[in-house]
Formats: sequence, structure tokens, C-alpha cells
Amino acid sequence: MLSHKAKYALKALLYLAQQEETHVSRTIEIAEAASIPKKFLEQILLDLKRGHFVGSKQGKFGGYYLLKSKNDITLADIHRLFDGAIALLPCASLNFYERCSDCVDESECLLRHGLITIREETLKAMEGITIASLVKK
Amino acid sequence: MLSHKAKYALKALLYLAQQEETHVSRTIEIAEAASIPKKFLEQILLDLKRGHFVGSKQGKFGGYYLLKSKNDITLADIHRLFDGAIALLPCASLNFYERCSDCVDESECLLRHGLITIREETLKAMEGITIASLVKK
DNA sequence: AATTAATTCTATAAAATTAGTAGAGTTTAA
DNA sequence: TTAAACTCTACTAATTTTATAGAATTAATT
Repeated sequence: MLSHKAKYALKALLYLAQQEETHVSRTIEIAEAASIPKKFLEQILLDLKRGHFVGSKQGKFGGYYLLKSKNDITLADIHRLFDGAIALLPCASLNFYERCSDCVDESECLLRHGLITIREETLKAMEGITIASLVKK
Repeated sequence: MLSHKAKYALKALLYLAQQEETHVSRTIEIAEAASIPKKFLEQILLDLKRGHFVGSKQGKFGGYYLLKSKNDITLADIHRLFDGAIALLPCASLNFYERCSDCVDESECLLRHGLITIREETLKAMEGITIASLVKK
């Protein structure tokens, strides 16, 4: 399941994607339009900025805008940024790989093979959903 | 990501699936073979029993055994039993549907459509992984 | 230079969830 | 009657999540 953070991030990105290219959106404006607690959204937008998904303009009349093309921001990206691994266990993850502490011999693990299959399928699906594809629908 | 509970449940089921059909396995035997804390495993096996995946024999020489065919226990089943919804948000879930509190009009939600697509794909993949398919690998 | 309105940053807190432990109770075979 | 197993309820500790608070910084305007 997605965390609230990831859900709010997606809603904020969808909001930004629906504005004119030149428009910068204030946090309060996004918060109200997408029903997100404002102070929480501040953190989320900073995370999105650090992830190079959005850019910001400081000071009066400042705000946020999409930095990446909406075609290049996928559900997988946002999941990874806020909720980490796509895979069901760290040992089956590409970007967040970690060995299981209770694992004796990873190559012998019956579970891992199946989980890698799931990750491949899920990732394919999640990379197919972009901010642009969501806005179009 | 899977919880430890779900992971342990799968490891326990894999252990049971590898025993002879007539064999009943004691909790301590499964715990040691699969490196699972014994008292924690007790709870998990009870959950699996309540979910009708395993059966038990009480008293001396008692233990657990597979109740369902290993072909009929899927990753999706175990995920749902221990970790709940497969979907990324409750509003996109079949079995754990719940409306988002911050949602104004669900039919207008841009996010939901995409998440339903993801759920369909993920579910298909997870239903394809059975205890039997894992043991064969 | 002062004011206003915005982002940025750090710390904190409350709530929920997860992971695991403890111990008494019940059942069954020998 | 005893031993060895499952069953059940309660509890605890740690972690993560979901925020909130407030000061600092930045930039445009007057």
C-alpha cells in the first residue's frame, strides 16, 4: 500500500501537471485544491524537489512547478522516493537490495525466485503509469 | 513490502509443502528449519489455520499440516491474510475497499484509475505464484 | 529600508503498526 | 497421570507514520 506521503505527492504532481507550463503554484494553493494538510505538503514538496521532480521559486510570488516532463514521472519513481522498494522483500529488490537476516543461503531460497518474478511484473505495470497518463484519463 | 508475518507464513507453508502428505510438523520443528521465532510462529500458524490453509492435530504428537492443496495457495492469498489489500490504495481494492477521506468525488479521481490498473496486473502476477510453483523451482 | 509573502529547515509529538514475548489453558497419546 | 503438543489472551518494546510548530531565509514590492 502507498503511504499518505506518496499519495499526497501524486496528487500534488497531478495538480501541477494540470496547470499552465509557466504557472508556479503556491503550497497553500495545492494543499487546498488537493485536500492535503499544508505543513505536511511542505515536506513532501521539498522531497519532490530533492528528487528533482519539481522545481521551486523562493520568496514572494514563489511556489512550485514541474521540473521533469509529466511523461517521465512514473508511479514507480514516486513509490521508490517515498515508500522505498517495489519488491515484496528487500532480497528481491533492485534499488533497495538487502539480505534477509534469517536467510541461510540466498541462492537456495525458494521464496526469492517467485518474488523476483512479481517485482518484474509489478515494476513493468508501475513504470507504465505516468503523471501524463493519469491526467489524460 | 511483505511483513515478517507474511514472509514467515510463506516459509512455513513451503516447509509443510515439502513434507510427506501424512506427516504432521510440530511448531518447533518448522521454527528451527525456517529460522522463525517459535512463539511468533505459533500465532502465524493459528492465523493460517483460521484461514483454512493448514490443519492441526492437538495434543502429544500433534502439529500442523497443509489443508489446502499447495496448488491452491497463492501469494495473493497470503498477502491478503497477513498484509491486507493488494491494491496501492484502499479505494482501488477489491477485497479491502474503503473510500479515501480526502476524496471529493471518487469517479473524478485521476489517481484511482491508474491504481486499479496496477492492482489488476499485480494481482494476476501474485495469483500465478503458488506454494507448489515455489517448491518446484 | 521596510514589509509582505513565500520557501526552507530542524525539531518535536501523537498515533498507529509491527514484531515479538509471556504465561496460563486445553487437548491428546501413552 | 504425565508429557508434549496446540490454543488463547494480554502485554511490551521498537519502529514508522503522520503530522505540527516555529524560526530562518529568500525575493518582490512599496
